[in-house]
Parts: sequence; structure tokens; C-alpha cells
Amino acid sequence: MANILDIARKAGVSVGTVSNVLNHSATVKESLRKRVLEAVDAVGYQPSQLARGLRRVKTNMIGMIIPDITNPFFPAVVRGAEDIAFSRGYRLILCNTDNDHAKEIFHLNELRAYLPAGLIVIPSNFSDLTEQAESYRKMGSAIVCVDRLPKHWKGDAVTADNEGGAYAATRSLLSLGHRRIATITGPLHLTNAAERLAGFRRAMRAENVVVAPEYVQEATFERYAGYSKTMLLLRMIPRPTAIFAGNDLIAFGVLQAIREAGLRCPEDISLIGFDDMEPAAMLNPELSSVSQPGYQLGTTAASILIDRVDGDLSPAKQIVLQTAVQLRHSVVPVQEEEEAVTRRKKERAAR
Amino acid sequence: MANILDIARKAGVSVGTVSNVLNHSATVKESLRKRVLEAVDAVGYQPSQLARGLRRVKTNMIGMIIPDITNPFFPAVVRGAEDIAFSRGYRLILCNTDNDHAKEIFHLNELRAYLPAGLIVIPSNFSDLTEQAESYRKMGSAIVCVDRLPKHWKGDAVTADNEGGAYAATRSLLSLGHRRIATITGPLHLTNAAERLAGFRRAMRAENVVVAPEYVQEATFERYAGYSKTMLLLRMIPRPTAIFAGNDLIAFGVLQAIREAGLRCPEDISLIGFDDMEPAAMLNPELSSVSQPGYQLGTTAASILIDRVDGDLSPAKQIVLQTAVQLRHSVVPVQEEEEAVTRRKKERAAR
DNA sequence: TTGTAGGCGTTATCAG
DNA sequence: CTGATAACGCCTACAA
Repeated sequence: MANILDIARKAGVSVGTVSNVLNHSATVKESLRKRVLEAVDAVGYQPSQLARGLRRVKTNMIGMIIPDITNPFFPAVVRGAEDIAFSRGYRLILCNTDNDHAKEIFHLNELRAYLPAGLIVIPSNFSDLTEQAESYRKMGSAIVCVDRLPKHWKGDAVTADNEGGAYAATRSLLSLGHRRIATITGPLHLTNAAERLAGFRRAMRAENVVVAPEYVQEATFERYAGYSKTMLLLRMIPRPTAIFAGNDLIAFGVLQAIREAGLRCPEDISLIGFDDMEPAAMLNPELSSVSQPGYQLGTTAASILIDRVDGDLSPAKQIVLQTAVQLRHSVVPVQEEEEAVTRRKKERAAR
Repeated sequence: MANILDIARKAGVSVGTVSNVLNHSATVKESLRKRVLEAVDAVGYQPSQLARGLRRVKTNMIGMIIPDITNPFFPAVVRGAEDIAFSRGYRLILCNTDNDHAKEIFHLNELRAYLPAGLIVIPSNFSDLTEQAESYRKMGSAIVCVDRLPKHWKGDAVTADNEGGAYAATRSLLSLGHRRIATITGPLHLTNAAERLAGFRRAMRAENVVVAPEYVQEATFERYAGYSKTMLLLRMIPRPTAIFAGNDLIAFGVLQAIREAGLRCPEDISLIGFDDMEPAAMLNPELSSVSQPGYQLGTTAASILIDRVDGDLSPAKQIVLQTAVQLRHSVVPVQEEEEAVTRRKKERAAR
């Protein structure tokens, strides 16, 4: 592969001039500039990113650390990040952590050896990244957190409005008359899971509905966890009339459990998920869900990161993107039951 | 960040010795070795991958070029590749091409500047990568193709048995009495789409069923394409009794179209997809599909690639992984119709 | 405006 | 078995 010296010789100039032309770092006489450019694409020369990175003590690589690309919510985030990164001349190094904090730390450490311009991280369970972030900051690289926040995180972050989305979802169940609403949450040490639960509770409180403790089931963000927690919920007396699932994978498990228990959704139990993954609308029944802008999460994070690289020194940004409830067939008004009928009668009598 | 000279001084040896210890490149006296190792983790030293890459003229990065991480089939492949790569000390640089050949070529060119150990490519439309592969080979990097093959590709490749899977899927429809079977294919310049069609045709031929040309609809591998092609098919007279979809996204669109047309799956039309994505089994009805081992595609490709890096000079490997038909509720025996009834009577009479 | 030279951190070669 | 030293390719002072 040709190097800068070859180009210099070919163009009859010095390497400094070639470098100046390539990096627009100084004005070069037009005639020389042209000769250099000609030489460059005659040979198809491209500067070595390794040498450049070594010299500049910084590369144009961005480490992207996520729990698992196989989880259907993350590809959109990654794609968003890659699109922005690519358009601004950066490339993404992808690392999966499986929500394993040790693996996360390991990647964080290893990536340092590449002098990345920065890191986009979807933190794993139990993460505390303050130390790592400090170490990266010292070497001039930024870190932006996405989707969830590590403990004590004070740096740049882009998240979705989990609390608001959960609140709105729960409100729509309440407004259809549901009172016995259960929720199956993700792991509550994850900020997004905890926020969704908080939104759920706030909505219930707003309607003065007391949430039975056993109606709040903590699970993992996986289909099977949703399935088994639902099996528990279905055995409870009284049985919930609606379930708010911490994400769509959980909701898939809920549906499966309802079906296997010989019940029907939505007739017996209404259901809302979170994430609004593509297949949600294809399910039977079509799954209601809270949509969140995965792609924008990625683009926003990458933009912030690269702005930092470019010298943005403004205070830490904590951006929250909007979510939206998508009501579909999995939600119907609560079915009349003795209890409800009795209450209604009382209410009428009271007027 | 500490460098090798710091370590050398700290351990009271020369940089050469440190390098030898770190790379097992020469036997070092145990006492020195120990001192070096101590110094290394006292400072938390890690060798600069940039300097190393510059010197060795090869890095431990692997470029992974895929059409779109957002397409639900690819994450598993990427994950498989990342797992193997990571376990063998390599990292993945992810690039999306959107099936745009120009973008593919662009990535191929750009990545060269990082001196990657090799490339794993899921080729985009119309690809001919022979030239690029040659150029990479010259600089000592390997390329492995996955899932689809570029034109004239003679190098390492890992694909799924598309032809066999399609054949088996079609056979199962045929064995249930279906004869008017339509297929909606992916873009036929993609080898996997073409192979699936070939399997379909072979199965039909084996049963002496003539395939009406209008029953073969070429589309893209997207839901909407499946939707609109199905709308066409449903208007045909006679209408097909079964559809074999080129992939699950297409099948999702087929389902949607069937529903919107006021028909039912499987009562009116049986359906089989391809890929067996996670949500397939959650649909209404549960979607039958041909499963292919996405994760293994990735692991196999990465293994082959790294073996090449490690000096494997054996002839090009073209590995084909097995697929399997998963029959679910979306497929039922063909429903009795006048035509069929008539034919049966004839057959009975003939005995 | 242009050219020269030093050094980024590592590995490989070659004496000792 | 160990140490010194010359590249790898680039960028950037600094000098002209």
C-alpha cells in the first residue's frame, strides 16, 4: 500500500505538503494541491488510520457497548448510531455484554487500547461507570449512555420517557375501567424498568387505586420471564383484569401464558407492552404497546458524542425522548363482573 | 497512558524483553518475566493496538459488512460472529450497506485503512467482490461471505441450505394436498432468494405440478412487499390455496393482506415463511417457517476467517448449514372445493 | 507557502 | 537469553 512519501515523490512535493492538502491544515498553492490530489487518486492512496491515530492519540472509532444485539430493541439504536457515526466519518466497534457487568468493564478496558474517539454505552445491570468514564475523559474520549443510566451517572445520556410512557399506558387501562391491573417489570436495578414501574404507580395513585403488592412482579426483560410471572398472576384471587408488561418480550410471554391457561386476551385480560417492536402489531390479538424511538436514541447519542469530540464543552446533556401509547386489540374495557355491577349500583344509589 | 518503555524501566529490563514477555515471542528468564508482569499490572499497562497494528501491518479488527442490522435475521449472525471473534481476541467493526452496492464498495475501501485481519460480508444486491477480495488477499486479509454469495464468488463462504429448506417446505404443502401454491420470492439476483425459488420449483416438479407464471411473484425481503404481492395473488382466478413466502417479513405482509382481504389463514390460505424468526411462533395463526441457523452462520464464518488469519491455507471452504421446516398452525390440508371433489370422484371411478 | 525532522508505541532484527 | 535500534506511516512544529 502506498504511503504519504510515495505521493509526495509522485507529486514532486514534500510529505508535509501532502499532509496539508489532505487535512486542509494549511493553504497550499493551487497548482501543488492539484498535483497532490492527482497523485492521490492515481495510486488510490488512503492514509493509514493506524498511523494517524497513533500520531493524533485518537482514532475515529467509536466503541458501542450494548447488552445483546439479538434483543430486538437494540438493533434500531445501533443502526441510528452507525448512520450518524458513518456520516461524520466515524466507525462503530460493536461489543455485547449480555448484561454482565464484568464483561462490560472488560470491554471498556480493552477498547482503550484502540484510542476510540468515544463510547456509546447501553449500561448493563448494576453498572457503575463513573470510574471508567473518568479514565476515558482523561484521555480525551467521551462516553454517552443510552436507554438506561448507570448508578450515579452525571454525564451525557439519552433515554426514553419511560415514566411518562408507563403512566400513559396505565392511564388508558384505568380509563377503560380496569382497577385490578398487574404489572410485570424488568429488573428494577435498571433505571428504565424502575421508571416504568414508577409511571405505573403514579397513574394508579392518581386514580386512588391501591396496588396489591403481589400485583407487581419483577422479572427479567425476557419472554419466558413474562410467561412464568403471568402463570403466577393468573392463579391469584381476585385475578387481574389487565397486565402492563415491562416490555414486549415480556408481553409475548404473557400472551402465551394466557393462552395456555385457557383464557383469552383481551376478553379475560387486557395487555399493554412496552417498546412497540415490529411484530407487536402482527400478534393475535394485535398487541398494544408503548413505542419508543430506538433509532433516534442512537442518532442522538452519536451526535452528542461526536459534538463532544469536536470540542463541545457545554454541561452534561440528559436528553429524554418522547414515548407514545399505541392502543390496539389487546386492550378492551373491563368486563362486567359481579363486583363491578355491585359497585355501580351503589354509585347510582348514592346520586 | 503508560507505554512499553515505562514498563521496561520499571522492571529494569529493555523494551525488547518486555515485548518478548508480552508476546511469548522468545523465552525469557523466569525472574525477569515475573518482574515484567508485575510492572505491567502495577501500572495497568496495555499495549497500544494502533502501534501494534502499524508495526505488524495487521490489526485484530474484523470488518463485518451487512445489509441492515435492523433486519431481524442479521443480529443473530452478527452475534455469532462477535462471540467467536471476541473469544479469539478480535473485535468487530460493523457496517450497514442497505443492500446498496456502492455503499458496500465504499465500506470495503474505507476499512482497508484500518488493516483489518479480515472481513465477514453478507453481500448486497448485485455484488461482485472478486476484485476487492483480491486486493484484500494481497494485503494478507481474508474475506468470508455469509448467507448469500456474490457473483462468481470462489472464496470461503457459509450459507444455509436455502434450496433444501424451500424444497422441504413446498413438499409439506404438497403432501397436504395443495396444488395451487404461489410463492413470493426475495430479489432474485440474491442467491438465497434464487435458491429458495429453485427448491420450490424442484418440489413442484417432483409432483408434476405445473407452476403458473403469475404464481411466482418476485418482491423484496420486506413486509410491505409481501403485502402488496399478496393483494395481487388474492385477486387471481383461481386463487392459490397456499403461499410459500421468501422470508418471514414477507410472510407477515401476506398475513396482513389475507386478513384485510377478509380471508382467513389457514382456512382459506396456508402459509409458510422462511427464517423462523422469534415472533413467528407468536403470530395469529402461529406461522410455519423454515428455520435457519443464523447464529451458527456467524460463528462458522468467524471461525473460518480467524483460521485463515492463523495461517490456514486449505482450499476455499463453501459450507452449507442445514435448515428445517417448522410446521405450525398456518398450514392445514387443502380445503375441499368443487374442483377437488370432482377430481376425487374421477379417481375413485378409475379404480 | 513549503520542506525537514522528530516522535507517537510497538515489534523484529541483529549483535552481544 | 537480553538489549539496542531501526522501521511502520503519519502529523506538526519549526525553520527556511
